[in-house]
Amino acid sequence: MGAPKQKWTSEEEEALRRGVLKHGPGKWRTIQKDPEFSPVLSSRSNIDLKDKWRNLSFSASGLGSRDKLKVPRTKGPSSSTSPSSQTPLLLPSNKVAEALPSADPEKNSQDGKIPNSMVMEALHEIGDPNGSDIEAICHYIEQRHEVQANFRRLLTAKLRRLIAAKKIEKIDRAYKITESYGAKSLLATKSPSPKKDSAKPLKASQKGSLAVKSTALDAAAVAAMKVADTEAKAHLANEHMMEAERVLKLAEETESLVTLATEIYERCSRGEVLTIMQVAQSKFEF
Amino acid sequence: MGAPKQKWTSEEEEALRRGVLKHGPGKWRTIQKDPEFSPVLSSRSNIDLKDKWRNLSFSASGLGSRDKLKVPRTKGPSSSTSPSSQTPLLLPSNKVAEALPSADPEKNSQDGKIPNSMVMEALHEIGDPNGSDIEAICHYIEQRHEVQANFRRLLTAKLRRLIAAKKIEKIDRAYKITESYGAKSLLATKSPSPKKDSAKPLKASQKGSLAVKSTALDAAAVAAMKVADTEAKAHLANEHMMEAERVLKLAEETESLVTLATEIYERCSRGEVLTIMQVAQSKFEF
DNA sequence: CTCTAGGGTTAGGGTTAG
DNA sequence: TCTAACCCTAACCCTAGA
Repeated sequence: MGAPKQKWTSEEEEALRRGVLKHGPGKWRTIQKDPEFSPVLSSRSNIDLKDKWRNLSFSASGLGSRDKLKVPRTKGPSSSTSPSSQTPLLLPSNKVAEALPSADPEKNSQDGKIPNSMVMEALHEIGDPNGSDIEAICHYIEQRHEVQANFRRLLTAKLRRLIAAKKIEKIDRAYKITESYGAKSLLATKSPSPKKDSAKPLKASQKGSLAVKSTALDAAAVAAMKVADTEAKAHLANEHMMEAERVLKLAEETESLVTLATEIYERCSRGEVLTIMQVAQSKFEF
Repeated sequence: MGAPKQKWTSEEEEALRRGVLKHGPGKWRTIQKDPEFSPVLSSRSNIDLKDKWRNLSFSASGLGSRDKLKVPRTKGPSSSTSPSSQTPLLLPSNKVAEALPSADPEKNSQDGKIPNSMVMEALHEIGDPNGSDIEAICHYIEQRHEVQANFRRLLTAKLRRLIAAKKIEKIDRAYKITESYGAKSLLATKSPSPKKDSAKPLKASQKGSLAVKSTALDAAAVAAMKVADTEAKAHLANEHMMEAERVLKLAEETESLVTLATEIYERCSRGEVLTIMQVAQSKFEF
């Protein structure tokens, strides 16, 4: 196994997005050879590009990955499952921006942390089908748990992480448990969720240079590109949009690191030999 | 969940072992469909096979179960430290401790530079007509040169640069000197000399090289068995190699983190308002 | 032979039942 | 708490068809 698996860096993703923006989707070899991107994508084959774009598209559009027929556990009497159609919606509209990745897996129960379960329970108990806003969640938890001074901020962070973990989703200002995570008893609800189908406001006034075929899929792709384009421009135009988010995340991470650093410093000053893992383990709970 | 959880029977384990012996590790679907094992493994998916093999080989070699610890993420908003970045892993701390001696900034004086010639020489000397993967290159160079902690990272970068410079090319996972750059092609074109003399077993994971299909002759079967056997044995050894790699990476990341954390601590103690990016940028170069 | 589309498979981290 | 068993999905492979 020479290659442990090359994960895509955000730099490469960015290059790919811009490549698609420039040449259109499906021109993988072209993108890969474009001197504008080749330095970054040199270690990726055209097929890699295609595969990555597929991943991006799916994770960007719906929540789930590209659907896959799941082998039913206990396949004894294997009833002929008909896979049939695979909805090929491709919408790569991903934020070109990408602030901090973070998204700790979970298992945070340190003093300053809010356990996932607390939030999930709150959402579940409030039980609003449209989701609950942060005020409601905050209020609910404060009613039955002791909270600390900066609880609200922590809650914000926690909510963000839960969203990243796909356990909850945010619609407008309302947070709600995702179907996939909340109703895991019934996976019969397998509707492909054709929610975002809006390709209408866009006219075919695309960059004429792109050899756009006239299939619906390509139209969708072009629309997607439009969106991506807009987003890219919006992002480049003013990064202030993301500023608040970023500051919050940075603060959060910095705080953690400072805690860690302080601990390290104190212990080291006592002459202890230690590793970061030791500190981390005692300080947080992984 | 209606799945009670199917524990593996020793019969199934045995079938899995023999399957790996026959087809090699990584051929889960093949093993699962092999009529020799399918009766026993019929209720197991290829993924189950893979997971079980993982459990088996780990509990066999290492002590505990497979790793599960995580290092706190410290990625910045717009760039990651390296392509190989997040490396979740843990390790017996004693190893880490000794691998983490000092963090001497000035020790890195003669860093950063891997001469092209070093890489080209390695590729040439290894002389694999199919190219060499990064592991092989890394190993070759490490054998005869002193390298630094983050050598592997530097090597990756260097390889990319060489690719961009058209001096080498990457095919699959293999790097090779481009023909135009003076590699007398040992191509041999795959023509007249078949794999009869399997002196050096290629990676079974590549290009159906072990294509012992239903037409398998006895000789072929025997040869395949031998190859598979070697591979199965190599598997454990491989685990150890990976282990070593992990230690290196961990040490590398830990070192970075410590540096970063210390820096943050120091600055914060001086009352500076700062973000991770500021520190990181001043400390490393992105 | 080269390239792309798209289904299939694996690797590896995460999660959970017992 | 610990771990075997299970899940999820990015990354990678294979093949048909142009």
